[in-house]
Amino acid sequence: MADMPTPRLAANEFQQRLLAWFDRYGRHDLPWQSPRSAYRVWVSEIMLQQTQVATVIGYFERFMARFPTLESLAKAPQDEVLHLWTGLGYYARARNLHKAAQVAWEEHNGELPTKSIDALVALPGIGRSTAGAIVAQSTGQRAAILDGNVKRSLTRLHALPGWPGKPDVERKLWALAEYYTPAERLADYTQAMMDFGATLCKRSKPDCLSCPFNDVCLAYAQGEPKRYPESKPKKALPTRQTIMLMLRDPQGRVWLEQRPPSGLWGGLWSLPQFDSHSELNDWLEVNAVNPKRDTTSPSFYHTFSHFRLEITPQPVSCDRLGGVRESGVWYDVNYPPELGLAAPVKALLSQLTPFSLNPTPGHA
DNA sequence: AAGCCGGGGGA
DNA sequence: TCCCCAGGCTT
Repeated sequence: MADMPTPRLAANEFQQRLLAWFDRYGRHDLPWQSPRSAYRVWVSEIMLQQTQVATVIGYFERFMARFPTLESLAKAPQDEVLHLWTGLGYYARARNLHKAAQVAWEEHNGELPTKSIDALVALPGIGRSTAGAIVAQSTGQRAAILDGNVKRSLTRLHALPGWPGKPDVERKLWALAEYYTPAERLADYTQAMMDFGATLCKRSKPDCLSCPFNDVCLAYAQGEPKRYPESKPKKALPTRQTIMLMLRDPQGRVWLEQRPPSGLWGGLWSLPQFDSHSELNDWLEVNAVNPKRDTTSPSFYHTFSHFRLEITPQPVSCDRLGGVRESGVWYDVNYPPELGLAAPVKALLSQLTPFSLNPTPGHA
């Protein structure tokens, strides 16, 4: 590897120290560790992309209760998969997971192709690092990972400058990650690298005094381990505005429409959205019978990684839908269907008074 | 190479 | 508030 920085330890010495640390301080009771299967490891790795362990555990348990096997996932309707993903974010992960299960079911004899990194990477939603994690943890074959934890630990150990999102920095990190990866105890080593970054070499407050590498860590020697990794160049968040129509029928049900299959909130069910009140009025004129607008609810913000959305809910009641209406569902808050919902939509629906059961609601 | 894609937890 | 997390896909 011409691109690799000088390692701070011989690979076998690094492995020995890390595994000794892991045996004492690592996490050995995560839900996907027992029973361990390629399917369970895979689902956990997808959920854990950009999502912390504490958040994932509950979702993982619910997901496994509903989809205990790859077959059950492959044969499930997408709405049910997205329903189990509601609130977890990055919904393309769920769509890709579902699609990959169907591909594996039909083209790989009903199981994940864990013999080959390349075959895994060919499946939607699985990149090089996730493929490495699946192979290492489910088969014990030698495979490296490079997730956020490993990037942080290795940039510190080597005082590696530059934002890890840059390709040249990432190449160096992959070279180091491959170099340190052992030939034995792959499942433990992989879990150890993640645990080390998540619980000791943390983004803030790294526990350097307890670190088994503090004698060779260049960032520690420089006195500023938190300086690594360098942070992503930041940009100002643009703000967008939207009006969300909360159209209710005489039974109190709410009209929802499914979003396009890809893009923001892809495949999720959401309230009809409009850029202006005049566009909303046009929609009501065409689609609703005897619409009665209520006073606009207070606006609130929902923040994404790349913009901020100001949401103004507009309650409207109507007798029924008319005209050429778009496809959608009347969502009954008393008997909620199992659909994927965008987080702010779920929040709005959960606030609703189920007035079909409560004809004279009190006022707040 | 850069942008897109969520939501939450920690400080 | 601000940062970024067990990343991958699209352009």
